[in-house]
Order: sequence, then C-alpha cells, then structure tokens
Amino acid sequence: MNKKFYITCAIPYVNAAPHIGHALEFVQGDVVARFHRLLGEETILLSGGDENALKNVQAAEKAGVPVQQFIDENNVKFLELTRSLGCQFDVWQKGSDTARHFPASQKLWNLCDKAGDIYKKSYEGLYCVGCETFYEPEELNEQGECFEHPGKKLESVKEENYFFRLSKYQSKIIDLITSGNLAITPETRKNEVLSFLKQPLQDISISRSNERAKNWGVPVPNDATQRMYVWFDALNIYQSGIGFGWDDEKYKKWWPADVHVIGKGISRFHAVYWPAFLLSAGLPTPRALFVHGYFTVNGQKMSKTLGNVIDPNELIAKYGNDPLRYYFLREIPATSDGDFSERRFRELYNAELANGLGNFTARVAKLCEQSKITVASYTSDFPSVIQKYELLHKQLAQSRFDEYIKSIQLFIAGWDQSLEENKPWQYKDNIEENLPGYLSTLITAVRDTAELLRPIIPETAEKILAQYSGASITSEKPMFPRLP
RNA sequence: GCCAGCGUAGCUCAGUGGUAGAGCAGUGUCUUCAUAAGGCAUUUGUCGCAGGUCCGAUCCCUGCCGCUGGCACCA
Repeated sequence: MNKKFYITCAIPYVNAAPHIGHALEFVQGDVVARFHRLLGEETILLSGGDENALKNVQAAEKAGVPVQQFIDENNVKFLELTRSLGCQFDVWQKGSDTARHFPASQKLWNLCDKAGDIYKKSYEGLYCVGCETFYEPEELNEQGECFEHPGKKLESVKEENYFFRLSKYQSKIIDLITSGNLAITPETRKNEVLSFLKQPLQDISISRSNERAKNWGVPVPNDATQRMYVWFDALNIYQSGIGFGWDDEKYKKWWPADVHVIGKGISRFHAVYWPAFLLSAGLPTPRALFVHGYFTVNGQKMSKTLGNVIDPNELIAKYGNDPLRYYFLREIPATSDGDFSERRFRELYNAELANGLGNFTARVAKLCEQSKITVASYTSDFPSVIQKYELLHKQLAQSRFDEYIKSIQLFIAGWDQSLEENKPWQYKDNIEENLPGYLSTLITAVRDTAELLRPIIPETAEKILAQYSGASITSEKPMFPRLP
C-alpha cells in the first residue's frame, strides 16, 4: 500500500471575505500536499469553515441574512479563492455540517467525558450586552466599560458551563513536544509554547448556554441547554473531515494528521488544547505543526481600519495565480513574517519569472527550433528528478520554499552561463554537429526545471513540460511577459 | 513589566575570533539564441551605540537605544 499523507490548513473564520494571509496559508499547504502527491503518496489536503462561533451569528445579523445562508455564502468565497490560486483541497469540511461534523464532535465530547475530563462549573464574568461577550477586567477602559460601548455598564452574569480538565495533561503535552512526537516548526514557536507550559494550566470552558450561543453550534450531548464552545469543535474538523464519527475505516486510514499548517496566532490551541483533547479521548495526536507568520503590507500591519487589506483575487486577476504563488513562496520565508508590496512583487516577477525562468525556456526552445533537433519524447517523472538534486530535495522536504526556489534560480543561472560559454547559436542550424549532445542536455535542464517547479507553480510547470514533451520543440510566445 | 529574538550595502537577507558577502536595484562592457533578455566586471557599508575580554571582534561578555514576537479561555 502507498504511504499516506494527511495535511490540513487552518479552517478560516467565515465572518468576512478572505485576505492575502489566507491565500498564503492555502498556497503553503498546497505546495506540501503537491510534493507528497508527486512522490506517489496518497494525500489529503483538508481545510474547511469555522462556522460555529458567535461572531458568525453576529455578523449575519448585522448583514440581515439568515446565519446558514451567510456562512454558506462566505464559504464559497474561500473555496473559490483556493481554486483560483490553483490549490487542490481534497476535503472542505464545514463546521455547520450536521451529518458529519456534529456527530464527530459529539463523539469526541463523549470520549473526553468518559475519561472523566469534562465537568460542570459555574462561571461568573462581566458581560457586555452590546458585544454579547464576556470581558476580563483588564480588557476594559477606566470606567470599567468595553471600548465598543462606552457608557454602557457591564452586567455580572453567572452561568454554568462545562469545563475541560486541561490541567491534567500538562506534563504529557510537555513530553509530547520535547520528545518531538509533536514536532513544532520553527523552533521559536516551539519555545514559546514550552515557555507557556511552564505556567500551571487552567481548565478551559468548552460550552456556552443556548441563549448566549444563540442556539447556534454543536449541541452538547445529553444536555439540551448547552452548545459546544469554539475550540472544542473547531479543532475537531481535522477529524470530522476524514471520517471520525461517521466512517471508522476511513478515519483509521488517515488519522493522525501528518502536519497542521497554521498561523502563529493559533499555535497554542494546536500545540496544547488539541493534543489534550485527543489524549483525553485516547486518540493519536498529530505529528507536526508548521507555523507560518503574518503578512505586513508595505511594512505596515494589515488592518481594516488602515484600509490596507489586500484582496488576493485582485492580484490574481491582474497578474495570474502562478506569479502570486511564486511571490508568496519565494519572498516570504515560510515561517517568519513577510511584507507584501506590489513594487517588490513586480521586481521579482521581472527578475526571476520573465528574465530568469521565462527567458531561459524561450531561448532553449528557439535554439531547438532552429536546429530542427528531434529528441525522445518525455514522460513526466517528478520522483526521479527530485532525487537528482539532493540539496533541493532537502529544502523542499523541510518546507524551506524560499531557499528551494533560490536554488532553482541558481540552476537556471548556471545554464545561462553555459550557453554563453558554448555559444550554440554561432553554428546556426548545425548545432548538433558542432556541439554533439549539447541541445539534449539543455532540454533535460529545462525539463528538470519544470519538474522541480511542479509543486510551486503547477500551471506554468505543466505548460513548459507540454512545450518540451514532444519530439520536436518549437518556440512559443512568452509565458511571463516582462512588466513595464 | 516578564520571557525570547533581532538591529550587516538603496532593498531583502547570509555569515565568520583575524579588519565583510549574496540576490535585486545602479554603473560599465561583451554578445544576439532569447521576453531591450543573457555573460563578465564594478560602486556603496564607522557589520545599532558605548564599554570590556583578547595580540586581534561584526562575530564572546556587560550596559544602553531601537524594533519584533509571546505572556490562555480571543477567533
């Protein structure tokens, strides 16, 4: 049987349209998934919609649309984005899915409950009626009011909720992380989590009353008055999407996840809460977390109030999806923050896609066309190509996309130098007689380049491979016209 | 405030106890197969500031300044 590979991207919050940060994460996940698919591994790439949070209900009310309709519409925007980015998601699991996700989450709840890790406790807090949320005293202004609704007194509300015994799993989670059974990349995020785990863990509340949840979300088993609270069921989408609670065989085949791709803001939930739930339920824990950074735009944090939120769809429409993928992967070191600027984007496009890759494939094609060379036709074979390039293989396997792409550019630059030394054009149409085998070497170089680029910019790679697959290779119009 | 990390050419960054490198941008030049693309050559830096250790520090130590991230029930 083939090796399996199960990878997830974080499930986006569907209360607003996707921004460039979502696009970055989708692309990173897609590249890793493509890499494993190309190696012949059976692969699932999953994401979905985080739909059960109260904020979705509030956003829907504000928009004057029924909740289900509201989240369905937003979901489509995310799905469409994944497609226009050229990302292949195999599963898109919605949190509001009552057929699969609800029973899966109730199953997880029951398992934790059976382990004795769920108990009822009354919770008292300051509640803002305007925001419909609880606040800690330090989150409020000097008058003890929330910033959104100054002048409005907060109510002290007491409510019974279910709590999860997170405290019980503290040392087990530390072991999991230090032993590497739950690998966290990069190291700095791992250290952050471990330093967080030095403090005693408090139990966390995992349910809300129906009133406060506005009757939205997964019902708590055997208690019609409560709904599950965000993280408990949201994280479980990683399981509910692959059969947990509705197809045991499928679930056993795929779980645990080989890697969760997430943003740095949610690393704790994935590194601490999630393994704790699973340990409690007696289920395997995920093997790795890959934590990426955030985007700034022209050096500034992205925010709605600044009005610098970038819509990835506009960039795709203007430049195409592969150039955008290329930029994400090449310019942003995978695990640190990166800046988006259109100026830099265009610079990189011209330097590496137009002048580098595009020009290289074009000049070789023209030389082949002029010499009328015929070569053995080529069938794509990623695994044997990647084997040939040890350093690149390592860089890609470790998800160091920026370094991987730089290596490819170095490879191209080496062939540009070779062309300059050999000057095949001076022999016009009898290149083969004067430089025997040279054109074939060039053709192999182009084919290898395209193979190596298949996980990164799949459409472009296929185009090059198609151009270079046949017995005779002809010149075509530029793939990446130079930008003015 | 506490903890971690960072501060190196115009930009993005790599790097080492022996007085600094790459890519992009800039300049010059060669060349024409190619998308006015490519090759070669080349300018610029008190390696954040101030001390200390050392024969010698950008790399080690201390202090300071600046920046970033983390500091739970928030998705």
